Amino acid sequence: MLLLLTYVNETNLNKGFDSIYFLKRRKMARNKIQKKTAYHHGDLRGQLIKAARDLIEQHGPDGFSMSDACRLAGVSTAAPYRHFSSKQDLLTEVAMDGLRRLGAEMEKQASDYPRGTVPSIAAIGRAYVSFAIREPHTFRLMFSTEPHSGRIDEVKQVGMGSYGVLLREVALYLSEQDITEAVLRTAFPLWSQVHGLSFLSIDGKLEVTDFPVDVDEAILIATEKLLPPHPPGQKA
Amino acid sequence: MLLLLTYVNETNLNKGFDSIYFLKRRKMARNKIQKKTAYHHGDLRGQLIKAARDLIEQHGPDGFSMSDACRLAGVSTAAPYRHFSSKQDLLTEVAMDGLRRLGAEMEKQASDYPRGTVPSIAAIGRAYVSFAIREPHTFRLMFSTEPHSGRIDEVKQVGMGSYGVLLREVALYLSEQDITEAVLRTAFPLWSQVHGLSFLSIDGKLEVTDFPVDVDEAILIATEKLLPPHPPGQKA
DNA sequence: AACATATGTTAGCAACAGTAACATAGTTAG
DNA sequence: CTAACTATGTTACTGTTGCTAACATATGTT
Repeated sequence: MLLLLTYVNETNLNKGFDSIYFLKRRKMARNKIQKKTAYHHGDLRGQLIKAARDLIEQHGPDGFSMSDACRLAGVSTAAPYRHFSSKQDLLTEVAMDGLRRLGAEMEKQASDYPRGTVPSIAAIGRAYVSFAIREPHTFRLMFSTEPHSGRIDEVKQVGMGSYGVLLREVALYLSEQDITEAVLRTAFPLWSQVHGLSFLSIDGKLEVTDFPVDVDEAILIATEKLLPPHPPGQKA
Repeated sequence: MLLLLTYVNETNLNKGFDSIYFLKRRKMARNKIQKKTAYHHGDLRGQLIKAARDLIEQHGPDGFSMSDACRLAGVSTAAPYRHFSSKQDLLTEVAMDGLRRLGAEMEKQASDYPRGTVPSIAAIGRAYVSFAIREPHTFRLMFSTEPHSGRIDEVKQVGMGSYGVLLREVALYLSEQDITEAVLRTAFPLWSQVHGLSFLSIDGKLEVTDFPVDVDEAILIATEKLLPPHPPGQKA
């Protein structure tokens, strides 16, 4: 008890970090009531990822600084390194989180339509591009390789999980039982199309001419053209 | 003359920058012979762009530092700011240079085939993806908006110049005299396709499954599917 | 030769990523 | 209940970076 008081006083004298310490005291009190949800800070790891997500969407991955995230979370600049080995490591976490959310949204949007049809596949495309437009910086981060060096396999696996949503839908369209080569050959151009459309959208290339591109229409038309004509006598 | 010697000596004593000064002396001599191509350094501006290009391709736009470029060019870290208002400004220059080279290559590749045909349009796509694979970091830089804030219009214009290569080719295919709305509606999905393919390529997504994608084949097939069937009785 | 301009230099700033040494809170073993 | 152990914070620091200010030098012009 004596030690605690000494420490706090010393710190308050040294620098003007009172606010942080008051914050901390409040959180500690709350944690006691909430029956210890976490250690000192209360899920600093989670809050840092959240802070990073917010900051990245505001200023881009380049404009994002570890220091800013620390300020937002109310901790010292050294604290994050107990949870993430580096800034890149934190960014990788944000990227994988984004990939999972993207997969979930594609699945959800597809489920509004009869499975394995042009509309359900187009819905996946719209979910994809929507995500990119809603969170352009996170989207860019999700698909760039450089920042995730060392954990590429991990990211790739999460990404494949989301790609699987499209693959399954295409397999249904083709009436294939498995993810066969035919499914892959059909799905990839679709991915490529919406991926390109996403990047062109977030980089402001839809309005380079006098005829701005209607994203949803573009997705639907391209989907119809890129999918093989439906095998006769199958599906509705 | 006395002043020059004094300056050089002083500098050599102060820091170990002898090599730089020898370099400089050599260049000054050469410039004299070449009849003053430039001021002190000899086209520092051009060399910085070149250095930036090299460094960006080696370590990515993020890994690129102004200091590195200075070391490569053999000048102090303050020198670049006589030619570029900021690091971003230099990057913008590299991006526009890349856009121009891309346009030139697309034009060149297309010219190997009968104009306004599937092969010539596919050739443009191959040139596009080839560029991305050859200079992935520059390619990313060319199409990202953030770094070029303040000069977006300039970049957009250069980009449109290159896009025009595709537009003209599609116009020929459609037998349109101008860049009509039909041309734009046909060309955009093609752009989108190769743009997406480019990003997926440089981000290592061609090998996510057991059936790696053949880029050239993918371009050709998608081009055929996305182009409208050729109007009967026209072209060869 | 004198001046103006363009282009370089040194020195220094603030922001940042990351580390080392230390302090404190929670967990577990005795 | 305490002692050790571990997890999670802190301060203080280092080296790098982008950029600026003040100054020096080279070139071109009158």
